[in-house]
Amino acid sequence: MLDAKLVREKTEEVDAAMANRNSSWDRDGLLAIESKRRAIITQLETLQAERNTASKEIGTLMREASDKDAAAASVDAIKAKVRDINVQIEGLEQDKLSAEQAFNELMLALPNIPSDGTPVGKDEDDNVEIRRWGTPRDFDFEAQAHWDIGPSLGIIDFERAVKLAKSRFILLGGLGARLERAIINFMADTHSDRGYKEWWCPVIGNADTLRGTGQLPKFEDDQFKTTDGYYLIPTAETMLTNIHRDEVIDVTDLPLHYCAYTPCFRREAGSAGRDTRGLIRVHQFDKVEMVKYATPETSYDELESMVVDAENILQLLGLPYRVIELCTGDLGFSAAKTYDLEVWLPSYNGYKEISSCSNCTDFQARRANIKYKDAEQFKGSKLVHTLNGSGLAVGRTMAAILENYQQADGSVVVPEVLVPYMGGVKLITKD
RNA sequence: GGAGAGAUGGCUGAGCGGCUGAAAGCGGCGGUCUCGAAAACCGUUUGUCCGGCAACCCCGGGCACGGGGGUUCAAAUCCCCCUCUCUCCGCCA
Repeated sequence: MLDAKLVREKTEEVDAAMANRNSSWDRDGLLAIESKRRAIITQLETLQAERNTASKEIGTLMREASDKDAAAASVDAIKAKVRDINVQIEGLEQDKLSAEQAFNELMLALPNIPSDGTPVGKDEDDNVEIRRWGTPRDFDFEAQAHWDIGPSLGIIDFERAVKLAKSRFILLGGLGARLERAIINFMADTHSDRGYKEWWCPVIGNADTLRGTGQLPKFEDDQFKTTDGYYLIPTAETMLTNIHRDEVIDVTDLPLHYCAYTPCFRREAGSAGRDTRGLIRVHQFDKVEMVKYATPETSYDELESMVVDAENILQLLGLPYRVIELCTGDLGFSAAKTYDLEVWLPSYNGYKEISSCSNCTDFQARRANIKYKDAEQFKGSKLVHTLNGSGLAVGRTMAAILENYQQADGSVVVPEVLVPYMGGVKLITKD
């Protein structure tokens, strides 16, 4: 959520931000409801103050009056007056409620303001490539796609997954299942060793939790929802960022570096027809996620180092990739600045997103009420900045490994760093 | 799932219709003392919103004692609903 004061006082800034994001906002409606809301509050509070004074007066009279009968008469008069005030208060409270509802609805629908350095652009074509690592392999045979390699090795079973659940679900068997676990453990261990505290968390969250990270209310249709009103998490970011919801963190504890492995659940509403084959876009996938809490002074540096930590995984796996910076038109709802890591996939003859690292500045912290207390401050506390990044998406990593490490005979070489996690298996062959 | 107990400030814990945004203790912060520290003593210490102001200082006011509703001139205190925690029983990986 944006700062209401910013929206009110720096309207042009918000205008520009929304335009750059290709998103529209009901500027006049929002400003009107905002000032109406404040006018109602002022009126209401004046009446409440009057009521408090009158009630206190009654208390004083009843305690201190020497002439009880005379006091009783004045008390009755005051009671009548307060009853009258209460009628007005009740009406204003209704007005306030509806104004605040309308206001919150509009505010919660506004995306974050892009950072100053974010390239302005319309869509993904305007994203900026920052750097590349590794060289895509030159195959001396016809490279297969992972959706062919997996089934032919007997480690991915797409058909039976459909029988068990529906399309866009995955069933892994034998070394496929083993490889999935190996990748997860390798990623989680690597991040832990680099200072990220590992968590194991619920994969079902309540509405407050999903609102905190920005999935609700706007993206409810993208979530799986239980019959009793809970949601399957679309990413571990949701849990890791809400760990400190409604908390005040001591500034000396910042920055906090967290990571977690969870399955992720996405409805993928509206993406029918895109990436329909293979492991790329599915309803349930594994991911190791990184989340940081930082002060505003350091959050952009923390973003840079988080990208390096995600890149580290790809480098250790020997997978060629590039880093791109998203333009304003391609930024996610909560993000002020985002780098995507794209891994080389022979089947796409191109790079495909495998990680997305974002600085959400105070956007989520304001929704989730996450603050920090600085000893230097006179009083009060400030909103933290939250960051999140995939480190990495496991299914897409498996796809990249199968494709980039495939051999002419159809077998797949296990990347060296994963061999210990595979129980010493160095080559995946048809069983 | 059944039965009972409870939810108060950073923590422990009083209050059970008005003088209580909240006693006391602990913790934190500032000070006195000391070469310094400890101890002791003194002071200070909730959040949020609205208005004033250049101001996150300050001043005035509203709201908040798990959440929501009700009774009343007035609710932390009385009533109802919900949530959560604890104890016992049942079930169970």
